[in-house]
Amino acid sequence: MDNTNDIDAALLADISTLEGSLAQRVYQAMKEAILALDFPPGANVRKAPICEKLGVSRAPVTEAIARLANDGLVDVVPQSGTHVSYFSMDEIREGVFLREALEVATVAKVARDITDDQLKKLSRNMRLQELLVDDDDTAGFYQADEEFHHLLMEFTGFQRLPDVAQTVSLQVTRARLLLLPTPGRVAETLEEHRALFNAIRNRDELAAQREMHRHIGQLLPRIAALQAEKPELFEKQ
Amino acid sequence: MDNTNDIDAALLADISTLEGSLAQRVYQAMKEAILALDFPPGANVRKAPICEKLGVSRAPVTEAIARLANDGLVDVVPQSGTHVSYFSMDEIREGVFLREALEVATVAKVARDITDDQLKKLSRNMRLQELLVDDDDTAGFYQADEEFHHLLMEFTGFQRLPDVAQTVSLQVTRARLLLLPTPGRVAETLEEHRALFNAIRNRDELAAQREMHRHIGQLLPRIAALQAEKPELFEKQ
DNA sequence: ACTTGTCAACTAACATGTTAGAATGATAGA
DNA sequence: TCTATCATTCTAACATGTTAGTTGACAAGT
Repeated sequence: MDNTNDIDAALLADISTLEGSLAQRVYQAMKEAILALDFPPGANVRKAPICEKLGVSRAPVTEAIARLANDGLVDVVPQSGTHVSYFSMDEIREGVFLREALEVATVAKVARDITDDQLKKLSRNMRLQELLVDDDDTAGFYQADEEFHHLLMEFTGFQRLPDVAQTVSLQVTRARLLLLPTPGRVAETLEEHRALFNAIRNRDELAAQREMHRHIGQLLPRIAALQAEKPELFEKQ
Repeated sequence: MDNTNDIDAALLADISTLEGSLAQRVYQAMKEAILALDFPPGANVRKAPICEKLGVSRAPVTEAIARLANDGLVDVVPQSGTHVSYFSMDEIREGVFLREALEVATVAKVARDITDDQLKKLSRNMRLQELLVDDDDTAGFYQADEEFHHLLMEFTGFQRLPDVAQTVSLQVTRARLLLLPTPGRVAETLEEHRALFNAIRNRDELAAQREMHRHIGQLLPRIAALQAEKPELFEKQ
């Protein structure tokens, strides 16, 4: 049987449909696999199977791995090997902190500057969220949730912000996938979004900051609970 | 005469004294040259002279350039060439926004959690700043200023924070070097730091946030004034 | 003058060969 | 049984050859 600890390159998505350079495509495919936990923490990342599966040479795979290392998703051991990074509560705490810093600043600016058109878009997203909660569509709500936060960042007019926010909290994103939808949590989240939306509509900067702080504050305790449930995904001390 | 628009690889620092992989060293050396404006905005970045000057092959230089592109310090045109990126007021505004978001969150946390030992370190830095202002040592003050902010981030206990803060505001760092020390500005800065320090010592989170906001708010108008003075460094519209 | 087209030169991107350091496991010695 | 050594076999890191796309100069046509 296959009791190695290698990643299964077969789980990589087909990169021929993606755009950009080969390195960019390989990066996307690998990132997706890591975030989806198809490549589990601790697994060896070997280039050869990846090259074979994707039909590319080592160069673009090497560049992709370098970027993933930069994102903190893999750890490269010089002259030795590369493995998918473990979860680390320290890193997750830091990710949440960074994420909150950016989101609070974002929502403050948005509350100050939002246009009627933007408010309309946000309102539409809110109604979508309500609809999805009514329909008990948890997966759909997850998407709308992401879009809600993405919209806010878009409204600042800053180009890199969404990407920076994503990058600094990649570990959080990965851990969040393990959080099974707790009964009632979806409705709670909707309430938090609604409070946020109301603060923004009222152009109440302080209230918006407070609500975002509260909203993101819900995350950490829930992730911390994971460590007890799935210790094998976390780094050894 | 040499009227090409190429970078002058001779301005690169010797990498043999640096540590880490060749790629890492080349990255550091090039980043330094770009931030010091030794490689001016718009200049072509050609690999060959860099390889020759540093005595390495194209591979580590390629990786270094990839990272610089990721930092937004160079623009890579596929299949064509690479040039040092121009200043962009949009990017600088975004850099200041991101930096402020992180610094405000940092100072809030520090005001909550600071230990006596940390307070002592910060106090020592404050006294150093005062001393340097008295001595009219502008360059020394610049360093102490950097250290002041770095200390605050260190005190959060978050490993990546200083690096993230630096990365998101690299353009700002580069532009800041052009700001000649306006008479009186150094003393003003010291006053702002003192207000910040007092708020932290009083563990007054809100005051600390307010002072940091005020402190960083001084930056943007001064950089904006640069655009009129040195339009050739800014991107063409 | 103002396109349009061709071509030469250059470059990033990619492929592949080479090197050197780390992990692993077998084996010898205690 | 345990430990130390050494050789094998990995790998990342680096060097270098190859490919294909872009640019810019210049010539020919309008």
